[in-house]
Amino acid sequence: MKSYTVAELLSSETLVQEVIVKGWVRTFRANRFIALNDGSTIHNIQCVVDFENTNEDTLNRIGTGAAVSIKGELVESQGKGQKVEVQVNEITILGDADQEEVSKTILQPKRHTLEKLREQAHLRTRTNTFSAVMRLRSSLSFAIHKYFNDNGFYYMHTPIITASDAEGAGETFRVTTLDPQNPPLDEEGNVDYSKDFFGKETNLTVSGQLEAETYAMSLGKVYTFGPTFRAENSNTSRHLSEFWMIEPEVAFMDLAGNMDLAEDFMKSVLSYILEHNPDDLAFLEDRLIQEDKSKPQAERSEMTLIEKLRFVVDNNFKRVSYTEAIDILRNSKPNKKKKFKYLINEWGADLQSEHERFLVEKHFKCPVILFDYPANIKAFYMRLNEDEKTVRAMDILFPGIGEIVGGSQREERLDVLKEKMAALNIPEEELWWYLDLRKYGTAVHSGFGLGFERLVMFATGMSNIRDVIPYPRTPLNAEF
RNA sequence: UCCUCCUUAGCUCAGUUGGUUAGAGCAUCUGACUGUUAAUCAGAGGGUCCAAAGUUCGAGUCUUUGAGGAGGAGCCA
Repeated sequence: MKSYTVAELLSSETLVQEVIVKGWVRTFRANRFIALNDGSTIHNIQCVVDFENTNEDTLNRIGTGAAVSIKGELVESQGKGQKVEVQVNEITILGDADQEEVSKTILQPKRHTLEKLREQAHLRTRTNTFSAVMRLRSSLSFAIHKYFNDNGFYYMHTPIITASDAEGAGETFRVTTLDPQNPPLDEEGNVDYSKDFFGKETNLTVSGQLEAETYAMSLGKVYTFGPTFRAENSNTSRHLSEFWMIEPEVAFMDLAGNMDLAEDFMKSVLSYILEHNPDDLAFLEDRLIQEDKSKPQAERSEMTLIEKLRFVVDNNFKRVSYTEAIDILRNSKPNKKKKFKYLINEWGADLQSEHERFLVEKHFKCPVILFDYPANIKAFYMRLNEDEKTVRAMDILFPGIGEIVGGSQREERLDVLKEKMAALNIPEEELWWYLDLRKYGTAVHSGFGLGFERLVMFATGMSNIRDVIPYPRTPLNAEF
């Protein structure tokens, strides 16, 4: 007899066949109806137990959370909530779940807050919300690899342990095997990292970009998709200490090409889940609609989850230069009425969250690509424009999320790059290999970084980034 | 790191001006019922009121400090 997943059974065309299905009991109602889930779909299959002919010990062991194996027949359901159900002939308890113990966990059949579920992250994928989110996360991962593979990119693994923090993307986590109680010291009394495992100071990567550039300059089109680490003490719903980043890098591509790539990429992966994960999206959409009902009218969203995804897929992202954006903001109502915490007065100011939000959510009401930022508020490796004031940088801003993509055309001219590094006191010795790219066959090239979890947030409508990664790492939190 | 708010039963919360034995719903257990859909009905058990110190005749309630959580800011993806 064949084993089937719940997803297979629910989409089965053939009725009245002998089946085996294994899963976890969600609820057991009226001593007769098991709602069984195995993670293959958001939906449960109803298994009907013939309780008159089942021994009482077994019946007592069918409780929320228990793992069971069921042999039976797939039949048309007599009830109204489902088309098919399994008429149970034989049930085996694979793993018991003591109901008194279950009642102390989030497995108890009732609603929980997301905060409570987070405390039991090892069990939260037994819930509808988290199983849906994590299936979508998996699906998006696949869609990303598929997109790049279909478009001639090579997948490249950049190192997780790196030696320099030259990019200055953030605080790093140190990697060392030195004894923290008694580290070797040099003559000046500082920790002597030449005695450390790698013979130098090392840390977890904050970005694979610089290494990806080296591969773009030989393989042409490459991307990385891996974990990234930032030791910033950020306590927000949009930051993690450990997160996954997608970083494509392409030779002979300028900033305009970079924007085209990023936009096409975003639309492609979101289309993929619209096509392949309709059930999970429908569930999450409904969840958000319910949540919205408890909010005041002004805070309710104008579009449903699926409408939002469709909107991004079907509409062009608005491309606006930094200079144009500043003009819009300077003449905006909140700026004139001094509603912004940081008022926009002159060109050169860094845009704050409130400004990005205004542009995306109030002014344009669609995803926005901002480009050509002032050089002094952006990283050293970005290509200086002919005006010598701006660099070929671009950020994609999404409603509700803020910055989701950050990218640029890279500075390919050796002399300009060296000047930039000198001005920022970045020692050339640390990045000799990066400078080599500009010595031997340099060329225009570009790339961007996309925070995977922010993409998953947008795709699922989850509002806290801790709820779209299996085991979130944030300051003071590494329980699992 | 800064600002604001929160912490009472397994969970979500109520708890009056500081006053006797701290309550409800859900969950759990026991029983009833049996084509249910967050099943229903009856009953029962379940509390270090986050921690410490203080004010007071008396603190879940007021004060201080600390811990944890959430939201926002900054940093960014």
